[in-house]
Amino acid sequence: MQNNLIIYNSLTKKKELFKPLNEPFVGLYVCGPTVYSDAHLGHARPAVIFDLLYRYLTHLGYKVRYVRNITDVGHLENDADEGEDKIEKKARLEHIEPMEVVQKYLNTYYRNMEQLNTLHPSIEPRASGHIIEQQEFIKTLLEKGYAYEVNGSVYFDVAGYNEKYRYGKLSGRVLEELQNNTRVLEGQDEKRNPFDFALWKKASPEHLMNWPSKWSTGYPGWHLECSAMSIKYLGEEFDIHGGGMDLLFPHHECEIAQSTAALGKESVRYWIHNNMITINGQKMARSLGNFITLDQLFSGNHLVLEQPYSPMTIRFFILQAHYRSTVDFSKEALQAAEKGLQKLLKAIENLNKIKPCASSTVDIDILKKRCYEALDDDLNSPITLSHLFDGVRIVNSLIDGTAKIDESGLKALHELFDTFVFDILGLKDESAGAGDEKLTDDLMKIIIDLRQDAKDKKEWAASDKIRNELKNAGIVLKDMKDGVEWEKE
RNA sequence: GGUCGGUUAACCGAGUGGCUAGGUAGCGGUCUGCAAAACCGUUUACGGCGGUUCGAAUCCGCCACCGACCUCCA
Repeated sequence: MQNNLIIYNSLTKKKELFKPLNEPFVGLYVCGPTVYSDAHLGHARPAVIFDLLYRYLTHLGYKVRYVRNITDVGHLENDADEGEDKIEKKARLEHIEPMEVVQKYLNTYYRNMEQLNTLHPSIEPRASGHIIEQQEFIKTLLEKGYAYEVNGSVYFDVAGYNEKYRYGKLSGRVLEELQNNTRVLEGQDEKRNPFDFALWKKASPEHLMNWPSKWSTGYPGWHLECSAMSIKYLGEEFDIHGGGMDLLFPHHECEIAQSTAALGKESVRYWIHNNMITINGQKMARSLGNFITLDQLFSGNHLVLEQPYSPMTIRFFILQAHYRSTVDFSKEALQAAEKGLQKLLKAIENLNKIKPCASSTVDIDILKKRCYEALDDDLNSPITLSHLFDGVRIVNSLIDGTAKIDESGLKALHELFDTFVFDILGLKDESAGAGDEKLTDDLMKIIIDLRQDAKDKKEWAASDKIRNELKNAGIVLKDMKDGVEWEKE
């Protein structure tokens, strides 16, 4: 199998040709959400970007196993001993079981991701279902001397690890500098060094989420689940690990340390990180309180929004920026995305009206080639879209009659949009399947006929009244050369 | 303070040492009974100051501003 896919590897800080370890198989692991509140716009970005990667790799013929974890064991709010588990905190606020919180927000997350037309990963493992694997992992680290136990908690010995391997290779950090810059936090007296991180934490009596272990009744450290689950499902070495850029340090750095210490070798070959969505120039995050949930976007129910934005508008908005750039949220940008998406989908719908000619004045193959080149160049979705908009212009010119296309070209044009817009970029026409379409079509035909009668008699007031009233009802009439079209606003 | 990244036209957002990114909005034209749509054309682009070069928005240096990470985070 051959491909020309080049991806930017955060580990080497270079664009590299993607070569899977065991063709045609590809192992892809992506950090999923901690489910303790509604999914927001920031969660949509990695979901859409890695969905694009999953779809593209699959399109290229690879057999991809896509694993995305769900963090549902809860972790300390801060690194202090008295820090409260964030899932538990929410549970107490809402007077429900911690796992009830998890279930509630997991359901919302899955629903939102389906609305965004992201495909479910092959495996969606939950940290709570892999406590044993995580404990086994800790045992290995203890046996190999990279971890130490204090009062029922187990910590990773970063300094010890750094003697043999290099801690900080992913985030470009140097341990000595880290020593000086790490914040002094409360309750760190158990650790040998402030930069050591927890593998297992002894639970305080009021900490509800806990599991038995040989060290204490407690819960696993945050970084551990990804190491344990990625290795379980994708093997000791696998191809791609993805996630948000904010996870680069410390999360992914710690993961590398754990896995490398346990296995004696590197586990991940390509690290891919998506950049953040910002709002007013600042990162959108739950902890900053400046987030807009996906349900709020889809419903328009938020102070800064003046209208709802459909899931596909959000998807298009995300795809219009390259994944390694920040993308700034604004209602103007979303409105532009909405219009652009409509234009694209409208052109695809209009493909069916085009009649082939004997000759062709347009070249579809070059567009197809450019779309592949764009995706191959570090998944450049905005460039792919720009070429598809060239295709839109071609479609509209064909309908206008200012261009001609032959039968094979028309077939290629259909395939171009089907492949790139629907299969790879994962967009879909949301207007389809609204129900009662037959009835609506029949009614519209009657109304349009009545208006045509008025027009034939040059009763412009009557025909305009029909058009205006329909407009008020949210239906736009367009008098085309070969008849009248209507669509919902 | 340390590490890393960004600054592109009205807005969003790509990109390259010399050749129109694209979307949205605006303006002019074509079409139309009018409108809408579409098509064609169009609007002080590349933070500032130097340098390298035949040529830089693109490479180098300095400065300014913004952001991310250094704590849970997509």
